[in-house]
Amino acid sequence: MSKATALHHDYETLLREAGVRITKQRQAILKIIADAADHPDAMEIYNRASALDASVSLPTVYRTMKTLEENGAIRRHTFEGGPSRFEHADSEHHDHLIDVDTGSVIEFTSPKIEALQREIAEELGYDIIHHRLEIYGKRRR
Amino acid sequence: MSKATALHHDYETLLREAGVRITKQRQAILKIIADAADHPDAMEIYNRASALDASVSLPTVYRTMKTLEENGAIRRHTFEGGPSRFEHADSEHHDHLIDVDTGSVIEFTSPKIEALQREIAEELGYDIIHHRLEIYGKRRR
DNA sequence: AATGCAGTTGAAAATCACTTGCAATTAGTT
DNA sequence: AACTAATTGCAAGTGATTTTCAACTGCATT
Ligand SMILES: [Mn+2]
Ligand SMILES: [Mn+2]
Ligand SMILES: [Zn+2]
Ligand SMILES: [Zn+2]
Repeated sequence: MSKATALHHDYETLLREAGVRITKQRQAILKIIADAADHPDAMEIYNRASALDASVSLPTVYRTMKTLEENGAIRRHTFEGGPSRFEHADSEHHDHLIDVDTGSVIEFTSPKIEALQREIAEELGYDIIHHRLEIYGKRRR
Repeated sequence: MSKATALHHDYETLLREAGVRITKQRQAILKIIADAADHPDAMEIYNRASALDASVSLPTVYRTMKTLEENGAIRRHTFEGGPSRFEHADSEHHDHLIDVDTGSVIEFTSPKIEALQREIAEELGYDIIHHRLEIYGKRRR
């Protein structure tokens, strides 16, 4: 059993049930998103989706990502310096380490850090809505 | 002895020694930065500096912030959704909690979280260049 | 299967936060 | 005071993303 393999990702049904119409452009974009195992940006999604359906436009990619985000299907990340990058929202929460030389993104989780954040927010009198932890590093050699 | 009071902040000397010319526009901007106890963005710095010297322009604010950043005098933060915000670089490292309702920024430090990040990077075979930890929260009521 | 229409589309223009080109100005050395 | 490279404001340019708008199309309803 592969832990990395994400399940169904039936974004089409999810959106349909949210009253969103499934156009052929959206079908192409949704397929790309469902199959993505990385953190592509809008232009990358546009390029991949264009191969499936040449009628997809960049504004529609942005609109679809926003719709998916509003419906909790995907998460948006804005790593330093670059455009927004997207990933499935149904994966377990994790944070990211970005290789500043290659730009590659490595995921990690730390229950301890998560707990410490809750303690800090608690002490300050806050409830955490969400947080962002990004480590920028260079591969050790 | 107030711990919050930051010291000298002689950005003028710092820049002068870096071979940067001190114009009257820069003097105004540097005074604003030196006196700032918050995390103002470029427009806010422009507004404050304009009150001291009406000849300050927004491009010069941006250029000066970039120069200060390149000389390690200030740090730039890009909190979710907003423009870059700046703060002194000579303060001890800390992370931020942003009140999503008011936009106010609260600073905090967690030696434990810092240590855990080093452990994580270590395990992944990376040296940390820098990191970003932002907690977005709502005041508990 | 045809109709109706609100939701959706692509293309072009707009926006936002910066950044840059350039001619005029000026800080700081000589 | 003269010199000259750094700096300035303004206008134009960028890059990512959003919006406008007229044409098109899902899809619920006949
Ligand atoms: Mn991820
Ligand atoms: Mn701070
Ligand atoms: Zn986390
Ligand atoms: Zn930190």
